[in-house]
Amino acid sequence: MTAAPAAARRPRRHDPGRRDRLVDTALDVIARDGVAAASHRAIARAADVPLGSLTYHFASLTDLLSAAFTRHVDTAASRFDERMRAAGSPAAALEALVEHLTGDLLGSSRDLVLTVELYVAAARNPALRAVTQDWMSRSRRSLERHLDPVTAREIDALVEGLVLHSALSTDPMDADGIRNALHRLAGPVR
Amino acid sequence: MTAAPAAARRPRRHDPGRRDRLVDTALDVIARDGVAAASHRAIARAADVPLGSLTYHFASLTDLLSAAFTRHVDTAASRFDERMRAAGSPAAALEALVEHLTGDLLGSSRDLVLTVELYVAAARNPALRAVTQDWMSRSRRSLERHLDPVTAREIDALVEGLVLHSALSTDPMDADGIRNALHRLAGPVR
DNA sequence: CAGTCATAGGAACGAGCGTACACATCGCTC
DNA sequence: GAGCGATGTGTACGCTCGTTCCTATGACTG
Repeated sequence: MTAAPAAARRPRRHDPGRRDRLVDTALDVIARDGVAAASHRAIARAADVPLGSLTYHFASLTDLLSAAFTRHVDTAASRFDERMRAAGSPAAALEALVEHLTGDLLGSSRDLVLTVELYVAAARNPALRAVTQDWMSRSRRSLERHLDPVTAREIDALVEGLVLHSALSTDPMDADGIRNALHRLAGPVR
Repeated sequence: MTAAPAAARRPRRHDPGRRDRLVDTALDVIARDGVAAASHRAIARAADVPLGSLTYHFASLTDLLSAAFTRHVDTAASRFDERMRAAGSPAAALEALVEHLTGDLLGSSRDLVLTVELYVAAARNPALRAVTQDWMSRSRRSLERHLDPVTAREIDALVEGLVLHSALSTDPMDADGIRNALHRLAGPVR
């Protein structure tokens, strides 16, 4: 009598935590194909859930994207602040920044891509602007653990530019180049 | 006999230079609504031409966007190089950069928006990547008229970050802040 | 164990999309 | 002025999209 109903490829009849999984899957899709390709259907396919499930858990696509980017910013900002908190001096903070830029970002470009996608999406979508500004202010506050506000702001802008160049340029700056630029901008540091 | 045929709202029966006009209109639409909203139909509506005209003049939408961004890069890069060429010293070049960032860009944000849109579109569209790289290399070459290659590269990255912050932040840096950052990064300058 | 309600599932609608194509019209060459 | 090739114009196809809606299911409450 063929015990199992044969087509049990999606055994998710009861699925607590699906909402969470959808947010993560949305980030995967955005990182892989860009925010323009992050449609209800694409995310549903990637998460292996029916289409209707998305509109049940999120009132609109913008809501879903907003939740996804909020999660991305939370993780990235926490990890960044952790790095800055761990540094014992401004010099150590700059070195941590170099590692952050060469390791985390350039190694696995996922975070970098997500951040740039957020920037662009926010430029047109007011609901995402708050998320972007949260990210900018948190990263600046992390830098201010070791740098005066003016320097923190300038370093923040430089880092943003480096990230963008790394994402799009064919020959991104190497670690020495990045270290050199950061130190020149930060000035003498104890 | 109602001399005119009444509905003469689009008297473009013979229209040389329409191709050129379509490229310009495409840039207008991208600047206003973003590259994601730059569809055949949106551009046709903005240019007041029938839909079929677009596929006649451009083999595909990507072709049209590519032509548009190429024109944008050409104009922006020429104007920027003009500014750099006009500067008589590295110090004057930095000051021209401040003006460029506060005047041209922040004043009418059109160029800024177009450039950021290009960055993002290029991240996913290989046909546009060449245009982005052309822009990056030309702006760097303009900077190298007055700065050594290493400094030029760093300044280029900082400017990119400043542009991004200006586009998205609620409180962009003012002229003094920008001038200060540029000089700190460029070091002593004759 | 019956009833209820949050969740799961899938089909459908109307709209916008890129592109293809058939037909109209005009400028130009002989 | 006939013919032809370049250009202009409108319609249609097939697809994907966000969203809506109805039904099915099963965990929990009493």
